Amino acid sequence: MSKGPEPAPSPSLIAGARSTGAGAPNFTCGLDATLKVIAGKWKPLILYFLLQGPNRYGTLKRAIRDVSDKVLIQQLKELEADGILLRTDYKEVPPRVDYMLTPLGYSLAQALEPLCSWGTENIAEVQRIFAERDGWRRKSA
Amino acid sequence: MSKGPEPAPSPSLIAGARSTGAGAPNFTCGLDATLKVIAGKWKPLILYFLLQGPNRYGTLKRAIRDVSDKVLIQQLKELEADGILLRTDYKEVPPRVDYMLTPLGYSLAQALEPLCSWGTENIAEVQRIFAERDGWRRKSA
DNA sequence: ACAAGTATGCACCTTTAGGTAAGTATCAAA
DNA sequence: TTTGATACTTACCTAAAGGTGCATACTTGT
Repeated sequence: MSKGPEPAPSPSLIAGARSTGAGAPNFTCGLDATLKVIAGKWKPLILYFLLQGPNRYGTLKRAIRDVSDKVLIQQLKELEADGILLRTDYKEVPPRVDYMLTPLGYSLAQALEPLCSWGTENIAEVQRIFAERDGWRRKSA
Repeated sequence: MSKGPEPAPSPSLIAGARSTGAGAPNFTCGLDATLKVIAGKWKPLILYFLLQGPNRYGTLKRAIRDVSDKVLIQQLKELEADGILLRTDYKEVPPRVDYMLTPLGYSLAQALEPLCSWGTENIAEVQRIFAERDGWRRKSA
């Protein structure tokens, strides 16, 4: 059995395997690495949306519906710190800031396209999947 | 700011990962849909690993290191229920079961390849990212 | 004067995905 | 007969991701 005394740090949307706990992250494969970078409920959506070009905070907020300010800001900051996107503060009077992909971020966002296509092409199946999930996977009131 | 109880049927480009709460999940973007299917700490890894062909439970368990039995089984079951993979129980004496991708699952797994490549190609950056994260983004003991 | 929009910060709280450590049934090898 | 491997199951618990709501500093519209 797995006995790892690990803290277990990611009850998130997506996450990859963990490294031994410290030191050099040893990824099993590239996927593992990528997953950790885009781990966060809205990150993939943010990246994909930014493929359209730079966007102001407010625009993102409205585009990525249901996201809270706290989390959106938080994930944007992480992506920025990770070199995935660039924040530009125009130092203007009513705050004006925008976010755009860095080259690294751009390539990452592009790598998401197949997932997007898959979802689009199989939208029917996916709808079915969630119809069922909401159907019989419901017990707690 | 986000108000909450509002169904808000507005025409945004990207939908939030959460449907309005009930009824047909209305995805605007395929990515949104796909993300929900592969949401789970080990699902992408499972899918990607199964691209190699059918595998027994034990093999997966050993391959996807650090995953616990509970979660591995759980995610396998979900993927199976979602029509992403197929479970075969050989009804043998010492249990023997294996999992393989369905055509749907196969296409999904393939859509993960770019992410895998991205991770591999940018492994250096990613290592740096996590080195930094573990560096100064650490405070709790 | 006052509400509203702008991009955030922060304290507090809930939710839940995921981890741990048990146990099950059966057979083979030591 | 005790151990180990197989593929799970279940009860219980934790950590942290994400949500809520309030606050800020400044300006424009009414």
